[in-house]
Amino acid sequence: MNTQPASLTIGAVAKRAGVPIDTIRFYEREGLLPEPLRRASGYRSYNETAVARLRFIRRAKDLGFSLDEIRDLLALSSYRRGGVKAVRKRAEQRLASIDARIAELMRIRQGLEQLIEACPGKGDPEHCPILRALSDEEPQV
Amino acid sequence: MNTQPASLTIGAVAKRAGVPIDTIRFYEREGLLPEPLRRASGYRSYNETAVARLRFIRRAKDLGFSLDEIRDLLALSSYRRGGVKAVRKRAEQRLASIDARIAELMRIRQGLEQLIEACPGKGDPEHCPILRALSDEEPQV
DNA sequence: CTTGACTCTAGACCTAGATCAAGGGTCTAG
DNA sequence: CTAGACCCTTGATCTAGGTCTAGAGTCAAG
Repeated sequence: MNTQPASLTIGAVAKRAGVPIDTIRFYEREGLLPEPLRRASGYRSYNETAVARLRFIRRAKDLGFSLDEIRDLLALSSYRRGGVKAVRKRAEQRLASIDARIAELMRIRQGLEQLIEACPGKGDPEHCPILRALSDEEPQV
Repeated sequence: MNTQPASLTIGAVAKRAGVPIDTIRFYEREGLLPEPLRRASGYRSYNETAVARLRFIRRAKDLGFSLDEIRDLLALSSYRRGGVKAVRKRAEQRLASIDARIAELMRIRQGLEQLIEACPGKGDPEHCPILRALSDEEPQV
């Protein structure tokens, strides 16, 4: 509803986007945000678009995208037609890597749980299955 | 079966434990491995205990323990009686944090999957639910 | 004895994603 | 005009867990 190119300072943008000032400058260096206009004094001068972009970055980060991947998404999303397919593909890849990570954690969880179940929680370290499993003299090679 | 204190070079230990040489020296600096004996030449001189300890570290790492936690486990495991309870507690804490991480990933997965399902994979970026969700003009505050 | 593989130390460098400090200029309310 | 808040740049620092380099010394086979 509000699209006039108001002039926001970096502090105002930070507050609106919920991101620290340092992080905004960091994203600019990293190419995630375009270089903003400057006032005569050298102050960065932003509009609402920058705020939206920062929110986009924050949400993508929450979904587990790396900054590299986000840079990629941002580029794709501006292809206007044609980018959508690629964006969906990135999302699918992200989903697959999340699934892989979950599976890995489940496997680890499984091993750990078995050890805990087998451990009496007292007695000699020699008989503690957790310590024994970790030490495991002769591993399969 | 083989417990004589043979004198192993760092390279031999590295090979037997499946760990890079640099990493062994790094663990020594970090207090995960005791300082080994030295030959007259200054070469580190190890026995099988060091190999076992490195394997312990490797397995614990595979279970998702941080080096800090492993340092802790190693200290506990040598308490001989009494440490076992604490070891089990650490394992339970580890399990809980793995569960938390899995739950978080499931939540993220869920959000991502919904977006993908809603995305036709073509058309205008304006209508791509993935991009729309990431941009989401007015977030709940 | 020579050669090549191995080891030593100190310290720099790497990823990812920021975060902070120093030293200085700018803006605005009063 | 001044005080305090805000902004600028450059470059250092942090976490975690290593990895690599340079330059020098050592070991063992032939």
